[in-house]
Amino acid sequence: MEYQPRPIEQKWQKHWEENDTYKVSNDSNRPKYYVLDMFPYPSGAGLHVGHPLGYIASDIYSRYKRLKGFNVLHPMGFDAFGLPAEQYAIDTGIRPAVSTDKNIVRYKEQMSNLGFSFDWSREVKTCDPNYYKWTQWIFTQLFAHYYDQAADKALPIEDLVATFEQEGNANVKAATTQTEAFSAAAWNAMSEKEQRDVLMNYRLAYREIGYVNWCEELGTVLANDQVKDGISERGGHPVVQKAMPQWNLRITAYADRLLYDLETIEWSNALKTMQSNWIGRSTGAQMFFNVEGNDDQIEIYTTRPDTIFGATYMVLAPEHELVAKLTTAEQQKDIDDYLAYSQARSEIDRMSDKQVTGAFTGAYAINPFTGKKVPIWIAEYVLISYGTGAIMAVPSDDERDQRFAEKFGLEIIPVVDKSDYPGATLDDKVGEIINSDFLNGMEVKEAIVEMNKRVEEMGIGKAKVNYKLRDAGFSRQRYWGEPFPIVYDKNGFAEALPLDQLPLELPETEDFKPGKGGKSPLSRLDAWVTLENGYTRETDTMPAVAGSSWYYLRYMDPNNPAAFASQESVNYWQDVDLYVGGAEHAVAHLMYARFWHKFLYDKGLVPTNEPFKKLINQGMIQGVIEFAYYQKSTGQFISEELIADYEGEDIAQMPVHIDFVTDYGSDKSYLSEEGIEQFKNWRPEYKNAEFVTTEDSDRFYTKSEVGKMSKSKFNVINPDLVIEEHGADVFRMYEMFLGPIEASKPWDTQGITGVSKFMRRFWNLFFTNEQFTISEEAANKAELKVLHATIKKVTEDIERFSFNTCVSAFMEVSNDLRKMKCNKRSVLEPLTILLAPFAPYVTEELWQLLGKEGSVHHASYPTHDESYLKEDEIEYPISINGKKRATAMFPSDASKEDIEKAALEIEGIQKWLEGKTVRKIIVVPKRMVNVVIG
RNA sequence: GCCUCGGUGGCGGAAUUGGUAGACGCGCUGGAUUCAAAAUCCAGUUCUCGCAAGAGAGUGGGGGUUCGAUUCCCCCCCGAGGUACCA
Repeated sequence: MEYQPRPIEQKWQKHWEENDTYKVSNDSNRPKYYVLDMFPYPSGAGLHVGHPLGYIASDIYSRYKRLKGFNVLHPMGFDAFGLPAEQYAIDTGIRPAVSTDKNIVRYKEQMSNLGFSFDWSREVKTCDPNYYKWTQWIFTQLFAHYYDQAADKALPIEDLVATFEQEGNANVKAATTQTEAFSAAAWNAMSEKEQRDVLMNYRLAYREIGYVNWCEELGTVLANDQVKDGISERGGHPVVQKAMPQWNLRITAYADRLLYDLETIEWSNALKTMQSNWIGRSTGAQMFFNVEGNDDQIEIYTTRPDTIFGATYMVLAPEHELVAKLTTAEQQKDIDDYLAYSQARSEIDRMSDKQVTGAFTGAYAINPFTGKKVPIWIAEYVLISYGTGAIMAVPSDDERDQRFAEKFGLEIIPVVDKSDYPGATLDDKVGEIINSDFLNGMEVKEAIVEMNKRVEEMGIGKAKVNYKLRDAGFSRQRYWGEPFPIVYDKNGFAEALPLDQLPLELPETEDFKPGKGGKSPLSRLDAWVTLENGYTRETDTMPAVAGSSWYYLRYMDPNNPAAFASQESVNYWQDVDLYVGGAEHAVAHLMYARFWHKFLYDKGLVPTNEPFKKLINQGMIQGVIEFAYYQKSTGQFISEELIADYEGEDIAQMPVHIDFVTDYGSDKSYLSEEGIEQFKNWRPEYKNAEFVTTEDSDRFYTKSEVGKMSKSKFNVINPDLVIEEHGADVFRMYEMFLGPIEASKPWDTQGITGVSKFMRRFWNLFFTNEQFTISEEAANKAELKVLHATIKKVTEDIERFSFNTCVSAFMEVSNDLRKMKCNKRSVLEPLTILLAPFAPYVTEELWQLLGKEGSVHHASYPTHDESYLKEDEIEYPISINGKKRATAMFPSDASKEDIEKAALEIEGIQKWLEGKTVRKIIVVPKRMVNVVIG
């Protein structure tokens, strides 16, 4: 019987669904194991071949763990709130809820074709009110707590109020933006507004003025990636930074725990380093510089207080509050021009640009140690969001300060002598201090300690730990997100809604355009916004990271109406044992989820300190656009069949780089000369094609293809089509075979034939003359050796997530058995189980043909026996001076001396020894021999 | 710019602890089968020179450590991801 994948796959897919084969119970005496995929955003483009890579890997691992006897939780859901659905709604009038649901249906269909063992009864959607009820609830809890640094955990805000009433804030150690101290009397004398404002400075969810990308022409707030070079991507209008009140989460309160707990989890060092750098803990000094001629002080933060004698000027971020005040009349124009320039630039623009820019305010500060006047500049290399938004510049000992000083002709005083440290860079905290009065002769490290002491004694500052990590901006002026569970009373005081008023459902509307002044579309829904007694609702919504910060907990108990998950379920599943997802989430999502988890841990609601024990980043599959067409209006390559519900963001992510030019005047894009070259390199079959655009349509074609349009359109590789042709088992194995799970690699449809061939050959091992034939004869030594070598190899490789080499091993064993003409049950049956995690359908069919009861996926995993793998003889490479000159077989138990002696007598070695002296012979048993001659 | 990762045949990749570089597959070349093609099967395939035996070179570039380096160290080049409102 010929191997025909589709009928087999359809048969078993139906069977599994009808029999709840993958349903998971929270009640089991087997050990638990939780395998989680990062849930997808359901885009209109559907699943492409890049998506399933991680899902296949996690499915293989889940199935492997099940065969090994674990109770495996392996769920899937949808990160369903987000900007693309809203943009699509603005463009088409189709409600986000409708388009999102449609996309989800499509995703689920595609995923079930792939044979994943998800327990779909546990599906979660972040846009489902039954789900976001708890997202909102967690937010209200963050609002109702502060971070107590003495207890090192979150505590209720009422506790804090009680303390304030008793003793003020002098003894409170908390993560706060409150700078002023107050006594109990002062607290009790405060107005309600003052008290509320103070508490806002302590809450873990708090409201504060923040900056957004504002585009006046579009009347809307833009995401960073919708802005390029200070211009909106759509329409090419100018974008500026606008101050607006925003909700924030005080993630910085958890900075130290987020940093130190990295040591307790099994993530790659690369990822931990990235997280740790993102947190960016540094110890330094906070210091105040007096401004000449008035009472203002400039607060700076420096990790190098020891270099203060070299501080010859100061730099403020352009947004710094003192800029307007300090600027002198003569310098006003320079500063205004510079502010206009810098306002239009994003942080990335500012940091990635090598140009040195800045402007002089005309004002001077006093260096507290030299007593000298130092000019105050503004420059975009100082960021308002890091430290205090102001620096003392030491051009002799900081590269950026140095370039700045050189360009603007500012004084440079060397203060660190690094001549004892050849090769040390400016960044290295080493050297001997010079030109620095009482610090002269000290080593940098000593000098830092001494300076911190002096600064504190003089009362001009203190030692301080600083973090690059910033609080999370949590407000979006958008429709398609969770409404904040916040109302404002007639005084404008924020109050959180109690649980019995949750979920606060997102109201329906047909109008998704931004509201006045960049407010959320919700602000227009007066009936929804306005409540009794002068209360009004918050009209901003939460960002997509909200829903994804805790979804892994909901899978444990997805339908619970009374809690985000029952305590029993959380205590049973504990945490995620293996988390698989893209490296693009390596920092932000993982940081927020860890933060929320720690908060819930502080509240005693989860039993673990960290949510994700082990984490694997899958790479991207590149070049996934097989056939696409180019749409001039959007400048994107997209697929014909998906044009109806095209949203674009997935395509934009695809790492195929075809340069095209956008003409902002006409708002049209077209391929550049260079782009056509790149395109031809990428698709050599178009090498001789003539490229034209047609005026009547919005599309770009190659001229040679105009005749046969249906084939000329380019198409996103849709897994459905590949599965239709080769079967899901082959598709799964091919994706794994492409390369290491963590690497990015290109998709090449041609290569799938190799895996297809393997699958047919494997299948044919069970058939003789088209008849299923299995031999009950005992296996011979050679057969047992390949079987057990394969069990060993595949098992070890699964454990280290090296699935591509597993596929190679399966190919090898099937080639070997084919040559041996082996169709013995004792060999093929364990191999069928071994292959089951990779090719779940075909192995299920073969299992049935083998006459076995039940599912192969509930079988027991085979173990290898080392005794079958023993070699009598080992082939040794014999090298002369490290260069291989011969090989020889030696008994596996041969002694070093015997090998040494025998190696020198080999003919191919002898000729190299003529006229030379053997200086040394290195024999590594079971490995190699190296003869050193001279 | 900064942080992280990566660079191995024509292509995807393998080499798990410093020990035979190129497993496995695609592609390509030759052969069998076929009226022919597809499919299938067999053999070969890092590059250079050579009929061959063999020799030389070789893991982005340069340098170093070592008996021995794709693997460890230093410098440089190139690519990818992230850079806080894409998800």
